[in-house]
Amino acid sequence: MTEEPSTGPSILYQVKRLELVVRARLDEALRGSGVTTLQYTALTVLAREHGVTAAALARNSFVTPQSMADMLKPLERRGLIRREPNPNSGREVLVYLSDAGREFLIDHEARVSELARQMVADLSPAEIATFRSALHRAWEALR
Amino acid sequence: MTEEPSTGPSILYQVKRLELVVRARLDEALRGSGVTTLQYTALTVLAREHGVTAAALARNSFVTPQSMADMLKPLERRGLIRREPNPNSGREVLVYLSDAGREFLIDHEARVSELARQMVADLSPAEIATFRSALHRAWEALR
DNA sequence: CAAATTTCAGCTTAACTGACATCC
DNA sequence: CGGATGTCAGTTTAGCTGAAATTT
Repeated sequence: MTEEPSTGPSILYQVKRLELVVRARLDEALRGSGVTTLQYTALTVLAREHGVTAAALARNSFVTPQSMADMLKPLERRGLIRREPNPNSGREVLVYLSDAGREFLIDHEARVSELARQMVADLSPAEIATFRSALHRAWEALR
Repeated sequence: MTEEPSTGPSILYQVKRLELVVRARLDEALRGSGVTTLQYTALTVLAREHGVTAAALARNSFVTPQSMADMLKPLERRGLIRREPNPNSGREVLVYLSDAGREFLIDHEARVSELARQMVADLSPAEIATFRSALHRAWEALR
């Protein structure tokens, strides 16, 4: 909005639209795996950051700590994550990706990375780099 | 996923993360306006495409026709949209943005376009163009 | 004590499935 | 008649608010 005439959909809508179709494809790819897309995303976050509180994960995903706790419960039951009290803190419980969780990610990585590959199939490597950089800086600017 | 070492979050996650923060900011910007972010998005779609069936809108947003109908109902009650039977089709009902709906969009455009501006504040015009193009082509590749 | 984390409990609502009538 | 649309009805569930205990 507030754009030159016939410049097409707003960039905010473009972001939303892309996320919608990514989400739909991820739902497909994970159907039958027993984890939701939101849970899968949490697992990938845990694959990068070892030992995170549920509260931090919640902030990361813009949900309440209660919602995040609910979402993690089935993951713990399935053994994909571990929860251990932070030895340096009497109250905090740190969440870790378990070995089974790591295996799960490996098992499903192919379909998900194929999705990512397909998404940027029409972009040159340079464009992909700019795209990633733009996604990062746009996020930084708003968070 | 399947990326060079320490290449950071996957591009799929970057998309999701950006959409999350955009969504949160839009929620803020529209708080008190009486329409949800989803409804606002539908209005902006209607601002570009005149005369769309609810079913088409539903496909566009990856929701069921029933959900879309529920979402449109308050918009019609508030007079922001009109619904008129397609004269060329006995069954279809086309949804249009009303004058009031157009006014509503104008009234709220400032805050939303400010959000878009803020999002790309750190990008050069050329980068913004590449960003938009990439968002479009990525969407095309997956839809 | 203020702020943050965790957890129990109940609630709201957005989106769903099912079913059916209408139309081309 | 198949395929698409629209609409009524009931249901599920993800995420919410409220509240309390714990810890720094």
